[in-house]
Amino acid sequence: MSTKQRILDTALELFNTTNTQAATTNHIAKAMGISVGNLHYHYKNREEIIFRLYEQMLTENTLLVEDLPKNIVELFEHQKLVSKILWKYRFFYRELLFLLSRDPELKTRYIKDNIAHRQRIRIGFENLAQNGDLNVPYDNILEQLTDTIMLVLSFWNPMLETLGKEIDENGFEEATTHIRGAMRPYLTEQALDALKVFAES
Amino acid sequence: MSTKQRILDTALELFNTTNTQAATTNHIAKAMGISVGNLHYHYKNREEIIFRLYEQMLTENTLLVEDLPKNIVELFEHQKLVSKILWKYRFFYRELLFLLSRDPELKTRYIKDNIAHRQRIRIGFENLAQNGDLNVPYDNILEQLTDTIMLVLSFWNPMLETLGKEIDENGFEEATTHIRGAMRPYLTEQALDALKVFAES
DNA sequence: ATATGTCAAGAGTAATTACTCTAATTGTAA
DNA sequence: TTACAATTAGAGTAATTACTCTTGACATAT
Repeated sequence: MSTKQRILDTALELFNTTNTQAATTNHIAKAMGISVGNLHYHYKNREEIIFRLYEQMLTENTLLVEDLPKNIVELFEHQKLVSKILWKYRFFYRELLFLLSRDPELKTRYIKDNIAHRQRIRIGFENLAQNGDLNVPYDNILEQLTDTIMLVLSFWNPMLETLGKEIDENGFEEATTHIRGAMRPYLTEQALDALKVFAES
Repeated sequence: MSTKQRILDTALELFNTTNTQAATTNHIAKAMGISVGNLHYHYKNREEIIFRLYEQMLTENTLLVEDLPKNIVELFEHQKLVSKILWKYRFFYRELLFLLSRDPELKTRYIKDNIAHRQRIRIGFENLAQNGDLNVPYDNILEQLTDTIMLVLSFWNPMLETLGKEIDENGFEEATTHIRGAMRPYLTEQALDALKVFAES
């Protein structure tokens, strides 16, 4: 593997186990047994490393998001994959607002991406409604459910940590349960049947 | 006002406008026109300042939480007050996980308090169910709603920021709307009537 | 009047951070 | 082989951070 990629990997490892402030460029270099000069040959500073890690995460994520889940089963299958990414880059969500406040460029970029992300989720819910998976007795339900997803995706793991629970790769199942619980009052018979089959498979 | 309290106030102001790492003890002292020595006479280091700010927030908060909301109207009235505190100490929630990772003592303390907090909310929902404000057609609904409240309280403002929205003192109304939306499918006629009166007052 | 504790100023500093710079080594294309 | 670029090592450093230490002012009790 290239030194450039190994730096990202080592940084990710250190960021996840401690935090971005504790893991200085000097530390990262020492941890992987290369010189500081070498590290700075590849990356201007820690900000750039974090930025590249964000872009890397995005690549892994948007690959998955490219085609929206078309029905309720696809939605929950999709969430399993997302949860792996949330775990892999957990440092990022743990420090999200702090990181954005320290790097204006990252902030601009993240907000742009995040707004687009929300839009996609919103459209996904509209599709579900049109497919007959979702009842919409009141106007604002799709907005409501979209906010729930956004909250859970970014902050479910952090919330678990604030309750003293250690998070792991599989810990996102509870989050999926929560999302399903939020959707439950609006699921149609058709959707419930599909989920029953999904759960048994 | 005592110097000791003025330090907290100045630190809070700086933490909110920038972040806790940018606002060093040296900066805080300079910002309020006292010497570094003086600041360190009152507080050992920045961690202690943050810890005291947390305790101060807790005092303001638990005063409110002492008696649980007994019905749906009290619940939403209570949330208005809480939102002021979330705004006043917004730096804390913005950096929550980061701060906990840097100060093990704060982490232990916060988790302990937060678990207790969740417990109170959970009991509050049980009371609502017993009062006849809340239907409980499935077992896990109270857990579901408790998680919703926990997520929204800690992370609603941060989520807004990740969507590029500037938050302010009143921005928590949307959050209240979200919570109400989450509860809506389970509200009884009695609760809906009470809320109608509440909205008109 | 003096002693004692509290509060404050500000100079000084060890440690760390976030790099830069130079020189050496390695790969690679002609 | 010989340029030449890419990569790497590691010494060196300016700036910052997070304090400590000494000295002094002021208030209060004896």
